[in-house]
Formats: sequence, structure tokens, C-alpha cells
Amino acid sequence: MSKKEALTRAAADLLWERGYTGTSPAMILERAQAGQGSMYHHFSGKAELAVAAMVQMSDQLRARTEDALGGDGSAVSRINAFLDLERDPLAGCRIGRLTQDHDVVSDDVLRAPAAEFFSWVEGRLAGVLADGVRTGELRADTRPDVMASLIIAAVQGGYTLARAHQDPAAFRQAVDGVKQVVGNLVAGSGRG
Amino acid sequence: MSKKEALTRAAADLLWERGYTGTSPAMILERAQAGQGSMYHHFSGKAELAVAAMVQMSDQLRARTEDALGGDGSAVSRINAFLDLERDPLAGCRIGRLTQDHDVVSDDVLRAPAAEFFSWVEGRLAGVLADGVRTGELRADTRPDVMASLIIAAVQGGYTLARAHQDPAAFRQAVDGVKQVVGNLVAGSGRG
DNA sequence: GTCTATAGTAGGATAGAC
DNA sequence: GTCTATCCTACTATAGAC
Repeated sequence: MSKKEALTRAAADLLWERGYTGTSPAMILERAQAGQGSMYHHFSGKAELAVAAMVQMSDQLRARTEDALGGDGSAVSRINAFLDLERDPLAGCRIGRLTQDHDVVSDDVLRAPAAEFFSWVEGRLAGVLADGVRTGELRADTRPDVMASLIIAAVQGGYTLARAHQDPAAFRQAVDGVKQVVGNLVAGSGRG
Repeated sequence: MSKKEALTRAAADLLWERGYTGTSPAMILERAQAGQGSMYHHFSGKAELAVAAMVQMSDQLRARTEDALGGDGSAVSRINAFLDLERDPLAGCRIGRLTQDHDVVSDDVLRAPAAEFFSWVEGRLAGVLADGVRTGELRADTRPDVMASLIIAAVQGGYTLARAHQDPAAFRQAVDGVKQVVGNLVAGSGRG
């Protein structure tokens, strides 16, 4: 593994654990087993390295999400596959946690990977829901974009609750709620 | 206003804006117009001052929340009043944002105010929903605790989306989704 | 490309005067 | 109670050798 790759991976891990402000170049260098020179040779500084790490994390999350949502089952089963993706509630979302960081949100270059990631996920979820409406699986009055927002917000907020309580069950309960809601979108469902 | 109070308020503002790790004692002192001595006289250090600020923020949020949920209208109208509380989506939640801070979550003393706040809100929301079930306003198969989790998670996640996109509309869309879901809990509602 | 040495600034806390 | 002066460490970046 090249030093550049080691630096990007170490930065990604630390951004996840400690956020942007809470991560120093020195920590990254130690974890990557690299010296100052390697980092400043490959990147202009902390910000550029962080963007590279964020893009890497975003790409990985996007691939995992597409695996779940791109299946050939029903819309509900694809949404449930997304909700059932393996996650670490206490660790939080690799991307979402960075949106709470002042230095990230106040810099468009640092914020861009997060904005793009969420735009993509919301669009993908809405697309699956729209498929379900089109095939008649879901009620005709389902609003795909609003429900997509609710789904991704519930996941992100579930992380917040789990971290506040230091209890993964808090995440699962919020996700259970959203699963129930999605189930009730099915045309002719018991709730309907 | 005493220096102690000025310090607590300044710390609360900065914790909201920049988080725990991103806020330094020097910033707090400057905003509070106080010297080092004042801070270290009234508090043992940054952590103790942060706890005081968090408790202050939690108390304020709790009062505002109780105003909305403690009304005498229907369960749905009380939940909607909570969802319609004036918020600043781009600024985020005063308490929720701190759960993304590594130094806060890894210290039980710093985490406690956040854990207690969310426990209270979740319990209060579940209580309102249970009231609705008891009076027959809401369907008998409504699960108050699960729906309470979904509601507060959607709000917290709504902040995440709004900050990622730097667009308050992203918050409102997630909240719209949860309003629609709550409306569908009403016994005999159109969706039902 | 990678390293160590160095530098300037800021973070967090203490000491002691008033 | 409040202030300023001081201390040690960490953060972020640069310089220059290899």
C-alpha cells in the first residue's frame, strides 16, 4: 500500500472517530506510519487530505447502498435491505457526522462530498419508491421525495439517539419505526 | 449579569456553533468579556463549564418542548406543535450536535445532559401518543415508543440533511414526512 | 517520495497579584 | 472574584536533507 493510500485510509478512520476539527495531521501520520513529508508531498494540507478521505468513504457507502437498493425485489424489500445494512450505531455515520463539524460546513469544498452523497441517497430512495408507485405496489398518493427524506433522516437521527444513550437499541427502534411506516405505504396493506 | 452567567451563556453559544472540541476557553472568555481567572474560579475547567452550559441549553429546550406537548388539544395537534417549534435547521440542534463530538460521548459526565434530554423528550412524545391511543384518537395498534423514536430521529436527521445541503428546506421536508405519518395514525383516517 | 528538524500559533491550565 | 503573566503541550505548516 502506498503512503498516499495509507494516509487517506488513516484520515478516513480518524474523521469517522473524531471528526474534522478533532483530527490532527500528527494523528493521521502516526496511524499511517508516515512522516510529515509524505503528507505534504501528496496533499496541500489537512483539508485536501480530508476531502480525499471523504470521497473514499462516500464511494464505499454509495456502493453498499446501491447493493441494497439496486436489487430486483419489491420496493419495500429494497428499502428494507437498505435499512438492514450492517451499521455501527455507536460509531455514527461516516458522512453524516461530518455535517456537524463547523469547519466542514463552513467550507464548500469540505462540505461538497457530504452534500453530494446525501443528494444521491435521497434521489435513489425516491426512485425506488417511485418505482413502487408505478407498479402499483405502493399507494398512488405516496410522495417519493418526502418519504425518501423521512427514511434517511430517521437513519441519521437514529445514530444521534444511539450515541446520546450509548445504546445501539435506540438506533434500531427508530429504524423499526421507519420500516413500519414504509410497510404501511403498500397498497391494500392492513393499516390502509 | 454575573461573570459566571456570562461565561455559561457564552459557552452555550459556542458549543452550539462549534461543538465541544472546536470551542476553546479563550474563545469563551473573549465572548464573555472575562479573564482566565473568572473561569477557573467558577469552574474547574473547560469540561465543567461545558456541562453547565449543556444543562442550561437542555432546560431551555425542555421548557419549549413542554409548551408544545403539554397543550390541551388532540395528540396529533400537540405533536404537530412540537414539530412546528421555531428552529434553525442550518444551526442544528443545540444538544444533538454534541452527540457527534468524540470527547463528549466518551465522557459520561459530558454525555449525561444529552442522554437525559433525549430520554425525557422520547418519554414525553410517547406519553402524548399513548394518550391518543387511550382516548381512541389514534389506532389501537400504534406503538408509542417506536413512533416517538421515529419522530425525534426524523427531527435530528432533518438537521443533518439541512446542514449537508445548506438548505433549511431539507429539514422541512423530513418534518413534513413525519407529520404525514403521524396524521395517518389517526383512527379512521383516509390512509387507514 | 519520504524523512527529520524547526517554527509560529493556539489550546488548556496554573500562579500569584490586586 | 477577577485580573494578567506564565507554562507546557499540541496543532499546522515549512525547510531542507536524503
